[in-house]
Amino acid sequence: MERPPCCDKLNVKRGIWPAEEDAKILAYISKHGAGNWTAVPKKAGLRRCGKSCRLRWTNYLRPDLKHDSFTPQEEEMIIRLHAAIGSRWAIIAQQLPGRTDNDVKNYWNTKLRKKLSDMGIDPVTHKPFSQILVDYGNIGGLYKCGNRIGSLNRDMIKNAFMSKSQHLYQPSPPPPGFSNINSHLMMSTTMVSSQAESIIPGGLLNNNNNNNNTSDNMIMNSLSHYSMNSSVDLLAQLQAIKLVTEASNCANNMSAQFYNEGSLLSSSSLSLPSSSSSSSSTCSTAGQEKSPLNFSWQDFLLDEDALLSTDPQEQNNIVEQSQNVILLPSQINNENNNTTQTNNTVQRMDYGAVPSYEFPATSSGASSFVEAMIDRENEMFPEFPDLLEDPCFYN
DNA sequence: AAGCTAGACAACCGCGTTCCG
DNA sequence: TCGGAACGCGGTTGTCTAGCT
Repeated sequence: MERPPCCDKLNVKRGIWPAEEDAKILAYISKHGAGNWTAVPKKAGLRRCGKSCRLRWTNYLRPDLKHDSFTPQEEEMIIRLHAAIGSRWAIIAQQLPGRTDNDVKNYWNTKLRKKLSDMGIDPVTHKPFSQILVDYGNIGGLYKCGNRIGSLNRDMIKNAFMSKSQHLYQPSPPPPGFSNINSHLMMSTTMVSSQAESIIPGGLLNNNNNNNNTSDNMIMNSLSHYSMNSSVDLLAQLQAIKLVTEASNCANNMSAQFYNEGSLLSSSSLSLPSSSSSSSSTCSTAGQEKSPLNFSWQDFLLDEDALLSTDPQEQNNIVEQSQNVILLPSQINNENNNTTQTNNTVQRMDYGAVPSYEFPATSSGASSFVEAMIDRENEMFPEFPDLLEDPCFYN
C-alpha cells in the first residue's frame, strides 16, 4: 500500500539550506531541544519537511560534529568495520565521534571504495579481485587480449592480475618485497569475509537470533569494548560474536553435509531459522556473495568442531582465542617498531589452520595503512614490468 | 573563456522499525 | 493487540566546484 507523503510536498521548500534557515533551526533547538521533528518546521517558522529539518540538524548543524577531513585512523576504522559488518553506516559512525552515517557513507563511496579497488580488493566483498576471478573459475581466459569477464572492467582485471600474482605466491614464502601490508589487508579482510560466509551462509549479519540479544546489540557491545581497549582486535571479536551467537542457530539448521564436505553452501541450499526473513535488506556485506564453486576460502575457517559447540565455556574460549590471532595493519607497524627482529618482518595470521605469513613493512612513511598499501603497490610495479606493459590492460 | 568531467558532499526518498495511544 | 505516527537508516540523486581540454 502506498504511503502518504510525510508532508505536503507542494508547499514545502527543498534543496540547499540558507544560513537564515539554519539559524532558525538552531534557535529552535537551543530553546526546545531536538525531537518531535514534525512540529519543528511550524514552530521554527520554516517551510520545510520535518524530516528534512531532522536531517539538516543531525548531519550538519549538530554542535558536536566534526567538519574536517577524515584522519587515517578513522579511515582505517571504517574499512575494518565495513569488512566486518558491511554498509551499516549508523553503527560505523557511532564508533567515530563527530561523524554521521552520511559522512561515513559519502566518504566510503567517494574515497575508500576507490582506494580498495585500486589496491585490487573488491570493496563489497573485501576479497582480492583475483580470488573473485578464481571463484568464477575462468581466470585463464584473461590472458586473451580484449577478453572481458562479465562486468569486470579493465581496472579490476588489472588489479586482479596484480593480486593474482600475490595469490600465486601464497601461502609459500613470498619473494622479497612482495608479500606486504597489501597482502596482509587482503588476508585479514578476506579471512573475515570467508569465515563469516562459511559460518553464516546468507549474510554476515542476519538478524536471525531468537533471544533478546540482537546482533546489533552484540556488535555495539563489542565496539564499546573495543573503544575502551584498542589492543583487542575488533574484527576478531565480531567474528567471535558471530560464532557464539549464530553457530547454535545454524547448527540446528545446517545439514551435516555442510561440515562433512567442507564446502560452501549456496544460500539457496541452506535453511536458516525462520526469523532470518527479517534480516536487514541493506546488509551488503562480505558474506553475501556466494561462490558457485567449492572454494579454498574454507581453508581459513576456524576449527569446525569448535563452531558446533554449544558449550558456553567452549564458546568463551573461541572468543578469547580469536581476540589474539589477527594482527591489524596498524599493529603490524607497532610491532615492527617495537620488536627486536632484524629482518623487518613479523609472524602473523596464526589463525587455526592458516599458515603464518611474513609481512615486511613498507619502506614508505605512509601515515595510514591504506596509504601504506598504495605505496607498497607502487613499489611493486617495477618488479613486474611484463604485467604492466601488457597491452591488454590498456585497451 | 567556455564547455566538459569527475569528485565531494548535501539533501532527498522509500522503507523498515519503534513508539505510543 | 493493533494501527498510525514518528523516527532511523541506507541507497540514490542533485548541486556545487575544481581541474582539465
